[in-house]
Amino acid sequence: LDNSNQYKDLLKKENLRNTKHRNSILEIMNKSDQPLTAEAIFLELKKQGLSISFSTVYRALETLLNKALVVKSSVTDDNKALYEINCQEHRHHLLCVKCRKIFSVNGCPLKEYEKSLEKKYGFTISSHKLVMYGICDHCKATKEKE
Amino acid sequence: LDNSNQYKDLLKKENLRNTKHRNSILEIMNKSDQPLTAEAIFLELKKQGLSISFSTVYRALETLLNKALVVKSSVTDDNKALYEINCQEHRHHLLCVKCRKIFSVNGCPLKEYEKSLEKKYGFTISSHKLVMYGICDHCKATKEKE
DNA sequence: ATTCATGCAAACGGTTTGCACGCAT
DNA sequence: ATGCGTGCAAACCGTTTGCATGAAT
Repeated sequence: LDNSNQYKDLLKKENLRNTKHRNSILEIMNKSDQPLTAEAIFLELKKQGLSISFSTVYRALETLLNKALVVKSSVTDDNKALYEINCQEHRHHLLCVKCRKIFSVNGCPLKEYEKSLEKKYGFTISSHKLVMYGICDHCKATKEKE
Repeated sequence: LDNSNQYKDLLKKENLRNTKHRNSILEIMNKSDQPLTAEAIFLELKKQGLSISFSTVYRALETLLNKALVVKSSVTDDNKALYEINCQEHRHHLLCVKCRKIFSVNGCPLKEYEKSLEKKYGFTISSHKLVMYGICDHCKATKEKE
């Protein structure tokens, strides 16, 4: 099974060359249910048997970033950047402080609040980032067993 | 005018030694209307004529962090940590993408939304971080002149 | 006197970059 | 054939740490 051309058209549309690396990176991010570090992507590529270097991962991510195909976010408090497919749809995140998993949440009830802040501060708000910190379902369950 | 003892009691209460550096760092953060990088604090200390090293700034900040006197946040997308006085009160932030200034906003209308997410995802939410990105009043004004 | 804070320089870790080579177009 | 993508190693930069010195208690 060769799915190395899955993102050919997408890349072409952005005037980017269609390489196996870029295809695989996009595929990994697309399949992931959470934002990934460059390292996680690198390790997954290795796991899939690809020979790739860290710098290529970073360069591919930056290229995709510039074309707005992926989004970079710094959700966590360590200094590792996180990347996820730019799904256009606006998302919030739930971060479990115990297992460090990040869950994406669609939908956003903050439009009214944004408007009120714009009025109050003279700001023109173009976007926002909301992260909720807490304990996930699974960690709550395991905690009880300790 | 010597205000190097302004935070003496606060430090004592936390079993921390009362040093000029710590006092000055707390004063700088307290006077600032926005979260500061370690570098900004370092430069301000220099400006005030204090002889101090970067590592002392970082160590002081970590000490104050452990006592919950300051809060560390990673609002921006570069990899510089930001620090601000822990005013207890929950805050959101407005980040001007043009001048990179960060404005703190008190008040929070997200309690209901939190509850709905908790119910929907089985999460127990303990806190959250909300950053709004946009153009501030001042930059809008200067933009028109360009 | 004891314990903790400080300065310096070196280490650390995530990310970026220079350069020569290789592949997509 | 051309220009962009890649691998490697070294550089980079914010932050942390080891160690000897200095200051607060």
